[in-house]
Amino acid sequence: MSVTIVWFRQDLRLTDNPALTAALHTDGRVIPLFIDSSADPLPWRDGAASRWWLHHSLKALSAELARRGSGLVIRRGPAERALRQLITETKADKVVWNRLYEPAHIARDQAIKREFKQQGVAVESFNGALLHEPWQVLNASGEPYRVFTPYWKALQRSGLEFPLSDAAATLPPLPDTLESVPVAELGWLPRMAWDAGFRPVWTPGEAGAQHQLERFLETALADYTTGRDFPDRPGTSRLSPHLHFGELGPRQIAVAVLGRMRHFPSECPESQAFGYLREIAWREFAHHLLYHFPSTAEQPLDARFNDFPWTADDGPLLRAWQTGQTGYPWVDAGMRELWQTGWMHNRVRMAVASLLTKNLRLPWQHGARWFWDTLVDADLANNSLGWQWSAGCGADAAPYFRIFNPVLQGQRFDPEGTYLRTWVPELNRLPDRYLHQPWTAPPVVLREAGIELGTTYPLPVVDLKQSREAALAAFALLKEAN
DNA sequence: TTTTGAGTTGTTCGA
DNA sequence: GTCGAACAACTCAAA
Repeated sequence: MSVTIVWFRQDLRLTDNPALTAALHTDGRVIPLFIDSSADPLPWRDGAASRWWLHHSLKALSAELARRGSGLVIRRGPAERALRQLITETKADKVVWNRLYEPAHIARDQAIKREFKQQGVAVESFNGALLHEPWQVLNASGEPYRVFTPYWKALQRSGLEFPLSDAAATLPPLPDTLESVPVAELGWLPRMAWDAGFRPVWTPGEAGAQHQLERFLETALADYTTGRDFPDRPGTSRLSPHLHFGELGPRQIAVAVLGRMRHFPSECPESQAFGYLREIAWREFAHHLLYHFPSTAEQPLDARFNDFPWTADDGPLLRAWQTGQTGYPWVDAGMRELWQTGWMHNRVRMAVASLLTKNLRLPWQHGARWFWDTLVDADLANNSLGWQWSAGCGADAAPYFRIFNPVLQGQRFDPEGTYLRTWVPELNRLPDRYLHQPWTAPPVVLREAGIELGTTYPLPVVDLKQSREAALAAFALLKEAN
């Protein structure tokens, strides 16, 4: 009888999981495996928020597998050693997995594949994370795309819909002698209870992902292109962490969204369906870029930026930004939302990134590292693209003169201050007109609101106008030098 | 090969 | 208050 190991990584779901589906077609034993491979020498190990998510997602996956007659074997790495061990124990003749796209993961997985194949163990990998593989979408010259819009057009031409496979109702039982590390022993939960704000807003795991998708389709998709800009509304999908851990795949999303568009055209106009799928395409584009330009997690794609005059390392400014104490309420609200919930609304991410890279002129890598550790949706491809786009040094980057003004953005996208008051409660009693710029409020208004600037809430750490001009000058310098 | 059109998300200034 | 232009060229993609 054949024995197939299904190595779960960022594909923590049973529905439309190509590797699992392939294993179940062998009609032999199937051993679902997860490896804590933090012993592998990989850069970009899961940050604290990601580990929190992973803990809960693994518990969910494990329970779901058990409910279907199987279970999840959890081992500690290095991955190759753990796999080899399990192959020996179970006499497995095949290992399957869904592919990862971080450069270091690709290298590791290829080495493992080579090694096992030499030893006569079949290895097969699948696409469970993307609509199309990064090497499949190329321009007419056979080169990767560097601009989003033509990429998006090419993606639509290639097709957004694929047949999905259902989750198996039952799975073959696990041999009962297999050892497994309990999830709790992996030590991924925080020792201090900083996750109090995470628990009410997230449900890691496949069921949570499906639930969130349905909620999004029913409540937000119809008005997506407008609603997604207002952080106090549930206008975005909030599927990013589910997507990162593969509790839901983009193909499932495309089928669901296009299906809804066809069946309920009045509730889901084409403009809204494609407006959302376009964002899924951004995720796809990010993976495309990281695959073809693997150094972009660390280095600017635009080499001119190697000479950009960033501000000399400034601990206090960076810390003010990280802790939401910049004195710009819109930015501080975002940074605190991030710290408390592991997530930040996209509209606000752009503003905090703009302040860090343009006004404070701190290297975008500082921001990328902070996001990496604090976001539950931390994803190397998306994070790298986002930060390089914001800093202006990436593919299809924001024009250098696009410098967000946190006051204007706040007034435009949170005019009544609902979002702001949630995350910066010390400004609660300030009238709306001063909320996004408390330093302009007359002293008597501040006093009545119980605010003492510099004490109960910081004064701005940087002057917007001056720092904007300095940033533009720095860009001019860059242009001159090249 | 050459040419042409276009490029996520903004701000400021002056009329 | 509203509106259009300026902010820079440059590279990418495709005809």
